[in-house]
Amino acid sequence: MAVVRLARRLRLEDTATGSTISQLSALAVVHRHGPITLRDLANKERVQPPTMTRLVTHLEDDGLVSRSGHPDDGRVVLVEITALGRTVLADSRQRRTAFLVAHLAELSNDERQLLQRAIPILERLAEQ
Amino acid sequence: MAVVRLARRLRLEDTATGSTISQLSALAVVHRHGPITLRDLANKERVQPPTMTRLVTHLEDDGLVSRSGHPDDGRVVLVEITALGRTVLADSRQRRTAFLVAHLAELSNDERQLLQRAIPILERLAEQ
DNA sequence: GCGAGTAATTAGCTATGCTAAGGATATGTC
DNA sequence: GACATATCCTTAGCATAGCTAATTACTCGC
Repeated sequence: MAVVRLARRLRLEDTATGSTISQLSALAVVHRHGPITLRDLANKERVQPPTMTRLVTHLEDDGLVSRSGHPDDGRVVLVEITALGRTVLADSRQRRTAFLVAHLAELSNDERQLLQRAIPILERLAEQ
Repeated sequence: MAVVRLARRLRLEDTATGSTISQLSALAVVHRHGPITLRDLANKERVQPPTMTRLVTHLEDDGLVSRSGHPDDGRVVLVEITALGRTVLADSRQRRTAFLVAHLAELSNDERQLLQRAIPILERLAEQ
């Protein structure tokens, strides 16, 4: 089951940033979405709220996001990316891109084009 | 990062078999390869030997594989799939196929063909 | 027979996922 | 206005999966 091995490889690939792949994935959502409640973040990441609480705690400890209260609703926590968070995310993206470039070089042009068209389809399958 | 969410979904998808996705992935290698040493299995799964020791222990506890000594080398452990292991693996494969079929139905013919050609390329990228 | 090397295991750590339960705040009904 | 209900987040506790370091058992070469 190639997906399992791919996930393992990605996990390793990101130790350089000091954050885990789960944390970076959540961070990427916060970045793309802007300030977001913990629950919405958990839903987008397909994870239960307690899991997201802990991920966000780690990210906050590392200074990559900040928590703030919702102005109108005292129950809600809003998660926001920090400047450092943006830097780390860009770093990690660069590292992953480098990894991909190195391995994509071994493919033919046709194969690369085929992959490029396949990726959005795979994403649709994975997300819904 | 869609891969992370896909991995999470797969993890859940297999609770029905009673084994985890890591265990099933190892089981699939044992099935395909035949009797295999623990070290070779760890290498194929891109995991350190202690991790594989534990995975195999779980599989053995569940009766899906058996451990036996190597005839010529007393240090080596050979892992072999059992009849029950074969059944469980087939079950899990069927379940995953059903999941894919359900979701692939939402794609067009062109998209499905494209995916079919992309998958071996992705596997090459993931494995080496 | 002894030292070096190799295979597997054990021990101990961190992280991720889950469910169950609790505290704080909102909301709705009387 | 007060109380029941619902919602959001967190805490607590559990299992699994990764890792490294250290241990045990065996093989091989000299």
